[in-house]
Formats: sequence, structure tokens, C-alpha cells
Amino acid sequence: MMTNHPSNTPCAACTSRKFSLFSDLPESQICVISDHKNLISHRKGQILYYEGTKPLGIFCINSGVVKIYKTASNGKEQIIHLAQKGDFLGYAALLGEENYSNSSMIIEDAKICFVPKDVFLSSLLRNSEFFRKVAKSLSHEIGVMEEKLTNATQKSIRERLAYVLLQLGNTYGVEGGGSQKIDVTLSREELAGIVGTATESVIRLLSEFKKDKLIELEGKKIIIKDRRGLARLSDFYGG
Amino acid sequence: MMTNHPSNTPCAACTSRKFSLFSDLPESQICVISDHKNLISHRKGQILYYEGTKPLGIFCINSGVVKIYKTASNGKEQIIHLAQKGDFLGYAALLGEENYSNSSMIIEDAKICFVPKDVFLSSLLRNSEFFRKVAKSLSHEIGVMEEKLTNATQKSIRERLAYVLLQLGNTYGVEGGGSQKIDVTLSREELAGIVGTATESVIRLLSEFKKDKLIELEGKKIIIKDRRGLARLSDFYGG
DNA sequence: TTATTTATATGATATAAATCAGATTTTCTA
DNA sequence: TAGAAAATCTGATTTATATCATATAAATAA
Repeated sequence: MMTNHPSNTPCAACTSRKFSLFSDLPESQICVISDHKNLISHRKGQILYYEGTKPLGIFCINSGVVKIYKTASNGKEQIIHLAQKGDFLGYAALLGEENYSNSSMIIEDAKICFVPKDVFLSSLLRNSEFFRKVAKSLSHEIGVMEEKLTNATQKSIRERLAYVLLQLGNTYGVEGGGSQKIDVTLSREELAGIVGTATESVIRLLSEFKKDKLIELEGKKIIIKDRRGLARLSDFYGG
Repeated sequence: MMTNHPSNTPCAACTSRKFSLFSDLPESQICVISDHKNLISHRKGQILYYEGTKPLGIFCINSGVVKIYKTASNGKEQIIHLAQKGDFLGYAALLGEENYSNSSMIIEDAKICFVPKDVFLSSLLRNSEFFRKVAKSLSHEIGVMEEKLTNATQKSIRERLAYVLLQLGNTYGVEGGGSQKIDVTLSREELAGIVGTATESVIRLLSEFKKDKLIELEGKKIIIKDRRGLARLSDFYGG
């Protein structure tokens, strides 16, 4: 039996699904998920879940942007990553049978589906290809985190900021007139949280990058003018 | 059919297995693994695998200690973690269907079983409880890495070193006379690789900790004299 | 709109930690 | 066992970046 609430369009019709781990789940499974999911609209600033609390299901982002972060003992936020359309949230905590290891907050208005724990888990167990895909995603994430840790300890703030800008360009970049606008609204403080540094340092370095014609600043938005230059800075090819 | 090479004792009899992800695999599965695994002795300094190469199976540590590390572009090693008896290596790369994201080197003479890719994967698919356990382990690892990243960006070297010493004490500590000897041989350079700092900084801070009666130094071995003091340093409870 | 708060920006200063250099000790090896 | 090489240690110096302080601009609320 398949219910279909007005505000709850079926997963089969979801345009974000093709970007997600649900992408090639068989029709039958999709219907089960669809039947039990709950699509909720979130406004900027809302918290999806808090570190230390118990996961009751997983989130799948239909639209919007979410920051995943840990709050350090000095009160500063370390942003682990930004999640968008098609991304799953909270499945690591669920599979790890642990409380959330991080918190998540909406940074651009979002529509997010919630799929209850048992629906998600039984779907995994009933479909080993899906399970494998989820495991693949977890594994990939580990490699990404290893890279981030290595960068954090071995690279300078300047290098890391340049690298983060390039990455943001890859994910949120809108091309135009030979330059690339990073189309996501991040405060300087949040940018600092991604890089893992002080807000003032980010502001200072952005000014420097601007002076060096690597970027342009349009309010909160950053426009990348010279990807090659940033790439040179981000690595160790001179600098 | 179960072969049993002289140097290749069956997994059913392996005393390290109870610490591993194989711990409650059913007898039938154990036999398959046992039949296809290969136990190899490794000497200190040997490389198990290199970052960027293709995983052909997984490693399960029977004895010894292995460091898992990434080499940064400045040539320095960031040690991701140390692995010991019962730990699995290389399964994330296998499940992620990617090349190794890190390298691994023996730091204390080790006996390590190699289980070929298809044997491991078919075992996973045939036993969903095992698969779930592996997924749980991957998920846990992600949380650990998030914590490490946050520490790396938000804590001082002094705090991180104190924290690393406590962790090493937990894993390798041998109690005796109110103090705890860290019974694993790490060079100062490797300790620096764990903390994510320069070798000289580690040496200097160890001297300082010694002066402050937090630890004692016996050649390469470190003896923790004051866990409480180190804990105070490692966190932000004054310092 | 104006007032108030919050975010961004820039300068001055302090400091942790890297780097460079040299001495001593330990480990390796021929 | 001697000699060479590597690791540890300590000191001096430099540098990147955090912190503190204050000004300006932008966002929000009254």
C-alpha cells in the first residue's frame, strides 16, 4: 500500500535521487522507502541533529546545503564537510550503532527526507548491492578524512584556504566570463571552520588573494579569477 | 576440503581472531577463510602496501604493530593510526573500490594473514551479520577521524602530544609501580607523525613533560607517571 | 527610517611552533 | 671493535598565525 501525501512526493519521482545512494535501488525497495519517508522543509540556521544524540534514521537531502561540524572544546566549529542534493546524512552513526559524532545545521534553505532507522536498515539487508554501495561510500569518506587530517597537520593555512576555495569552486562553482563564482553563502567564520583556522586569518588571506588577483569578493560571495594560481598556492609547487 | 600448511594454522585456532571482525563468523565461513588465507611473517621496517596501489585482499594482524600513514607533499609522514592484534587493514580501500589511500609499514615484527579479495567479499555477502559488523567498524572509524581532524585544527601541539601519550598508554600500557610504560617502540619522528608536528617539537615537549614529572624517558620507551596531569594538559582544563 | 546588533576588515602584538644549526648519544654495519 | 650513519637533544632564530583591539560596513529589528 502506497500513501502519497501532498507534501510528500514519491521517491520514484525525486530528481535528487539519481545523485544519491538510492540511485539504483529496485522499484520495489523505492516504494517501501517512499512510503515511510518524511519530507521536511528546513530554514537556514535550523539544526538537523546534535552531536551526542541518538540517530533515529537517516536524512537524504533533496535540496539546499547543510554543514556537518564538530564543536571543539574551545567553542570553535570544525566543519567536517558540506552536504547537498543527493547526500545522505547520519547513516554512519546508524551503522556504527553510536550517537551522532557531529552536529548538522542548514546553511541554505533545504528540503530533506527522513527515513526511519528500521526502514533503512531492512532495506540494506534486503539488498546487498545497496549495502555494498553504502559501504563504498563509508570507505570513501574515510579516505577523504585521512586526506583532510594530513592537510591539517602538514599544510599552512594559506595552502589550505586556497585548496578549500578550489574545492568549493568544484562543487558550487558557476562559470561566467572566465571566472567562477562560488554560489554558496558562507560567513567568514564558517569558511574558517572549514579550513580550521581563526576567522581573522581567513579574512586577511582573502584580502591577500584578492590583491594578488586570484579572487574577487562580492559581499559574502567569492569569485575565483585564477584557478591555476590558487592551485599553485594550495600545493607545494613554489609559493 | 581444508588444507593446513605447517606455517598456516587454521583460523579456528587463532587466538587473535576473538579481537577481530572475524570473531563471531560461523564455523563454515571460518573454514573458507582459513583455507584461502596466507599467514606471513614480517620484520620491522617492511612495507605491507603502498598508497596508490590496488588492494588485492585484506590483512588481518595476528601479532605485531603496524603503522598506517600518508606521506604529505612536504615528505613528512602523517600517521593515521597504529594497528595491532586483531585489526583489519585495507578493507576500506577494497570496499571503496579505490586504490589504497595510505601506506602501511611494520613497526614491530608481525605475523599477518592475507585474505584474498574475492574470499573476503563473498564472505561478506554470504553473511550479512559480518557485513554489518564491517560497516560498523568503518562507521566508527569515520567518527574517530572527525575527532582527529578537530583536534588537529583546534588544539595545540602540547595538548595533542599529551593526548596521544594517554592513548598510547591505553593501548600499549604496561602497569607497574603506579606508573604505566608505553610498550611500543616509536621513534621521536614517528611520534611526531602521530601528533602531526615536527620531530624537534616532540623532543622538546617530552623534555618538558619529563621536567614536570608527567613522564619518564627510558631510551625510546616512555613511562607515564602522572596520567591525571597529562589529562589536564590534553584538554582545556587550565594548562 | 533609525537604532542596534552582527559581520567584516585591518592593524598591532604576542606566541607557539617550525626551521636551522650544532652537539651528543645511540644504532648500525663493515 | 671501530667507524659511519642515524637518532636524539638543546639552543638560537624566524615565521606563521592566533589573539587583542578597534573601525567600518552590513544586516536585522524596533
